[in-house]
Amino acid sequence: MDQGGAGLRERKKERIREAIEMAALDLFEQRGFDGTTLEDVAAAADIAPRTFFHYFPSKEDVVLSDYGRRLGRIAEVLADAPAGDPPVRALRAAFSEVARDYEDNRVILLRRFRIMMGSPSVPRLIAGAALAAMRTALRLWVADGGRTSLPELVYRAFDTFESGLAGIEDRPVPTPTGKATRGKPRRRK
Amino acid sequence: MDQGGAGLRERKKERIREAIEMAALDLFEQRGFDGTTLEDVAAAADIAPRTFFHYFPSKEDVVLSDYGRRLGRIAEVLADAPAGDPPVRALRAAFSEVARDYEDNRVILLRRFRIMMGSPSVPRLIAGAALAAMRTALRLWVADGGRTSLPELVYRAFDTFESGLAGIEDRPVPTPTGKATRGKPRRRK
DNA sequence: CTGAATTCTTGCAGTCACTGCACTAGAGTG
DNA sequence: CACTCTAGTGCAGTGACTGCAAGAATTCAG
Repeated sequence: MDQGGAGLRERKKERIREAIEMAALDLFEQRGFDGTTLEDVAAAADIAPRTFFHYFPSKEDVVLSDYGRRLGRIAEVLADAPAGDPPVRALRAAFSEVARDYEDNRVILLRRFRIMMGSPSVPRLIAGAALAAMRTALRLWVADGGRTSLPELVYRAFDTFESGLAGIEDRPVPTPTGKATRGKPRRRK
Repeated sequence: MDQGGAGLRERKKERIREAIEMAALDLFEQRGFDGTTLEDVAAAADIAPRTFFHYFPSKEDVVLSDYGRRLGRIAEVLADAPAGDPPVRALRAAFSEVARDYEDNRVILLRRFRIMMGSPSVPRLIAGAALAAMRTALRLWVADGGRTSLPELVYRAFDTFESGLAGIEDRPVPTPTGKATRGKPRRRK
């Protein structure tokens, strides 16, 4: 009986995973991402703090895991893309594909989206996007040995950016402060 | 005498700041960003660990501070932009402006660039850029109450992205793994 | 059904980024 | 030479995250 979930073990695991996700999302909404500690989440999910890391590699991943999983999906789709296709086109196809799944999970995704927008991480991503254009130009500049005019390259990068996003992105641009997001990022070896 | 640098105090401060920056960049190149602790940097710069945070808000900022400062510059330029200008155009102008300064600091910037490319933070930014397109579409979707087809919106976002970046970005797209960067990010209230 | 192999969960101790607080030494000022 | 202000520092603490090893539950052999 129960051919859907394999063994007791796996079902249990799935249940815990969901418990963590739910607890975390609830708390993040109530107290904010940074105002919630791992201990809070663990307590709410009724697990030991240490156990959390058997399910998610980091606190952030509870919110982003979906993206992670979907990006995994994207990797597959990308693999199927015609070899000649320009990478951005392949990416677009992949994301579009995944987007369909989004519509099936409207509620939880909107929720996640709201958390992301309320978290300082988002400004970070926005800044990241802007810097990406900058870095693209920089990369060209480096590859070029610094011969071509950087301002020219940057101008071109943003030019394309502008023509591209104009129709989609039209709300006021948040003033870049240079602070971006990070509160206390930690990294290791 | 010495009308360039104000008082002894300010000159000292500037010297320390540079010492930190140099020490950090050296160590990051040698041992990698994550393989270098704040203590290492402080020791190399001959300051107390605590003092580091009087100069940079975070470890990351030693590498990114330049962007930070330049973004500050950008804010100014943005303020001067004609009111009617679309935001992206204003941004472009600002970045182009700042880019000129880049060419004057070629060496240190190329160095910084190399560190960034070798650090896991970069994949993160790249992922951020891709997600930015996705989120732009998502925002529209949310604003729209989920009525318009998400795949359609995503498709359009990437379409513009493609047309925009095609001429600039043409190296193979790194396979998204979903892991992105974060080692041990820390945030607080 | 029972004992072994496997897999979790958890606690413990430790690392490291980062913060608030309080103290001290030295620079700027009159 | 006081007097103020501030930057450098030490200390204690928070919180994310890790490796390790013990203990509990699950699956698997026999």
